[in-house]
Amino acid sequence: MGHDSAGTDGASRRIPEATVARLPIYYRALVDVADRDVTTVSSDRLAELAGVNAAKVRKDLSYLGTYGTRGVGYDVKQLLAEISRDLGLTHDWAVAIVGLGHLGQALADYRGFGARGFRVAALFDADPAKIGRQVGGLEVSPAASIRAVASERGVRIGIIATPPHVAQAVADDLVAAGVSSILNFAPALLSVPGGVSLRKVDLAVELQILAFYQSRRSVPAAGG
Amino acid sequence: MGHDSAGTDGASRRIPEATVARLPIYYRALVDVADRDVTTVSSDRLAELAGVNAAKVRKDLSYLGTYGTRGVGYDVKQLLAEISRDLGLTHDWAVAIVGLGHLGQALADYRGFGARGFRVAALFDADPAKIGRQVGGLEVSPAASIRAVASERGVRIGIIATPPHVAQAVADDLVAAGVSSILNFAPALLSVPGGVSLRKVDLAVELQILAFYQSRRSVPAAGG
DNA sequence: AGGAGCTTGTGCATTCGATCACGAAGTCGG
DNA sequence: CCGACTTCGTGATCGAATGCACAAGCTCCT
Ligand SMILES: NC(=O)c1ccc[n+]([C@@H]2O[C@H](COP(=O)([O-])OP(=O)(O)OC[C@H]3O[C@@H](n4cnc5c(N)ncnc54)[C@H](O)[C@@H]3O)[C@@H](O)[C@H]2O)c1
Ligand SMILES: NC(=O)c1ccc[n+]([C@@H]2O[C@H](COP(=O)([O-])OP(=O)(O)OC[C@H]3O[C@@H](n4cnc5c(N)ncnc54)[C@H](O)[C@@H]3O)[C@@H](O)[C@H]2O)c1
Repeated sequence: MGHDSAGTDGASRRIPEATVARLPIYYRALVDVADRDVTTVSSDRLAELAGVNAAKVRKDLSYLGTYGTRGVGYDVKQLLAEISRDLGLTHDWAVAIVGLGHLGQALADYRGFGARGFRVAALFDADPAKIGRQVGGLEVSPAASIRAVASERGVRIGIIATPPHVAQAVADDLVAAGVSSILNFAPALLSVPGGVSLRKVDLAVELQILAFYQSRRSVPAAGG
Repeated sequence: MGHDSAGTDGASRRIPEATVARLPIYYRALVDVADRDVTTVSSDRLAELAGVNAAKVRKDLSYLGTYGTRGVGYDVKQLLAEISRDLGLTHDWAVAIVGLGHLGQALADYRGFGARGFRVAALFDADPAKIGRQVGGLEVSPAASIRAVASERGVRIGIIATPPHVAQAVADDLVAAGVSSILNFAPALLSVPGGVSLRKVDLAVELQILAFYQSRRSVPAAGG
């Protein structure tokens, strides 16, 4: 869902999309248990921590290659290293944030990304009042310089937090700068060339989904 | 994904979860075309605007009841009304935001919710420095008062934007206040009683998923 | 050494969602 | 009124994902 253009030609093993989406959850759970000096976890325990089924955990991990020991469980450190490697968290990911409004500033100030190898490397805005200001310790560059600055700084992931009507133009600039992964917060449909991954986060949609189910619950059987 | 405890007993027609998740997208697309004084849309056109398959659009809309005219398409106004009704956007949804940090403030300041019937009705934070301050035109109440204030103001949707370690306690308070829909931004696994809908937005997970696919692309076949 | 007790890895059935393909039903021009 | 054309509604098919159930494999105790 939301993601297209996955690894077309199977790199080594093909990992199902649903599994990929759970790897970060396992990763976080493993970091937690590693902090408590636990050396092994069972699929049962990990499933509980991640809020999923134990069989699913085992099947998911089996896609990464086999690292569990029957009768014992998984070695936490080893599994952590394996997931890290597969998620590419051993790399350094330069991230650019475009649109330093309410949301963009919150993202720029967020201190939770660095821990996972993500580093905010560039900030862009079109508003002259914002350009040149410091946000989260980094200077805001003009939106017109996206192509030059983003490619120069080796940005690989772009985050779009602009109003929706300029989102496509921003995406085009990011792609032109060599960015091939985009996370879009603007409620707009973006089209990107093949080979570029695109994911969307839409808060209004989330609320509306909640509203749907709650409506159903409140009015269980109209005219029943 | 992420959603559980849907309408257990089929209210009238059972609408698949995947369809529910697309209704807000159709809704937004329809609002756009309605602005341009277009009176009907075909499933093809709507599919294009929503970025999905045309057959999927038709099947999705068929779950709401039949409102299209063969040979013509769908009446925009009528369809808009129908989706509005199904998503419960005709109601007034009182929303509470808990945790007025970077993210919570961005949400509180956001002017895009009101348009869809969502109204921020209460703000909560545990930090004495924040309590009593105005954010987005509303005063921040103490976190200790969640149960009293949220239920008094008829809050139906709770947004959690606190640090992860207090998220469960906040969720419990919200549920105790009668909130039965929760949107969680904290990277923590929450458990809620049956009958409460829970959705999660996890930005770090989104980035990690992007990183995964990009890693695969950059290193297509190590040792090739 | 041998067996009891766990826990993994995976084949299989089932459920869910996406897409195709086509009959049904409407419009419109003559 | 009729036939060509458009577009909907949906049965059928296909593929992905989930979860069960159990054999295989490891550890540890006796
Ligand atoms: N703030 C929220 O809580 C929230 C919630 C849901 C969705 N969103 C969406 O996220 C996006 C950002 O929201 P926001 O509240 O931060 O909006 P905002 O208006 O506060 O910020 C938008 C920023 O983008 C900048 N900008 C405009 N055009 C630009 C361009 N061409 N290039 C670069 N920057 C440009 C503006 O100068 C501004 O700083 C919007 O699309 C909004 O719909 C926000
Ligand atoms: N800011 C981001 O861009 C971002 C990105 C990804 C995830 N998140 C997650 O969203 C959540 C909020 O992020 P943030 O950057 O706004 O954090 P923040 O630290 O800026 O804000 C957290 C707020 O919660 C308040 N709080 C603490 N305990 C509370 C309690 N018991 N009841 C009510 N309020 C309480 C704090 O006083 C603070 O105001 C965090 O869980 C974070 O991991 C944020």
